[in-house]
Amino acid sequence: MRPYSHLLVQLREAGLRPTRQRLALAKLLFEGDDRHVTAEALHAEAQSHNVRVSLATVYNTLHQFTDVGLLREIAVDSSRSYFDTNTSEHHHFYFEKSGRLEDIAGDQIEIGRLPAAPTGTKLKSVDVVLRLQE
Amino acid sequence: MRPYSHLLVQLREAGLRPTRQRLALAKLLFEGDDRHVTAEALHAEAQSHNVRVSLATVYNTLHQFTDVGLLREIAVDSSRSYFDTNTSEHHHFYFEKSGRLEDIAGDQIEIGRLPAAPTGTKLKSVDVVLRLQE
DNA sequence: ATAAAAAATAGTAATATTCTAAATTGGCTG
DNA sequence: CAGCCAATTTAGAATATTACTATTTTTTAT
Repeated sequence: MRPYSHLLVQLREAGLRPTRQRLALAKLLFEGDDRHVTAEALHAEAQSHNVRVSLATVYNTLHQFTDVGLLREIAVDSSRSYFDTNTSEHHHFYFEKSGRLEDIAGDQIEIGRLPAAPTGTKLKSVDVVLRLQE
Repeated sequence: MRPYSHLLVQLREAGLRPTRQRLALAKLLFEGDDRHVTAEALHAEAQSHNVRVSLATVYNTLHQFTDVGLLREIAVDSSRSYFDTNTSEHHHFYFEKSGRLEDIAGDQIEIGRLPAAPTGTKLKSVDVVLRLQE
């Protein structure tokens, strides 16, 4: 029984080479509960687990994982970018003061009607953020 | 008939002193059609109109205008921040490749149900972004 | 197993935004 | 009008993210 072989398979199937860095970051991201993570925070976490990986690679990896659907990027704040390991359809509360994100289950928000995507474009996602004042 | 007195009044009523910089930026922002603007773009526009104002002040002013409801900030991209002079209830298409924003009239999207804001918080806005692939 | 080709990593530069502290401005009081 | 006070502006530092590119690693073909 090889450890983390499922992560390895997941990466391969997504067309990403399972490099040492990607496997280590995938392990940190996907073992355990869903989470919202910033690049800086993941980099620090990697350091503390003695995973040698540059900040540039952490950014690259987070974006690549997002491109292949392993992560979802949440834009809420121009000064910070969050990545969500929960890729199922759902939305977010954003606590503006503390900068914290909280999931809202997909069925908690019903969107009755959507405009068609302009010609020549494809709808990639519908992002709903409820901004909160504390 | 004093020019721009309405802008002056608007600023005073919002509790912002109508300084030279704020008035000049308000004139650029609110005379003419609704628009989506970045801080850098507004700063460049000010320069080209011979308005002397620092980039820091442009950022400050955009955020202050947002706080008092004269603008709305649209978070779509971690590397760029947009401010919308249209403060009525509406949503946005975001063209990921080109970075362009387009308004969606409020009545084009119906939101059937919303979760209650967590205790101790107040719902400030409901932001819906439809991300498009070109 | 080796050489060539392709992909990924990491260091650094570039860009965008926020923060901080000092200087300036504007309004108010006497 | 002079002087004071608070708000505002500013330059520059700090932070976060993206872009660029040389080097390293991995894969492929032989």
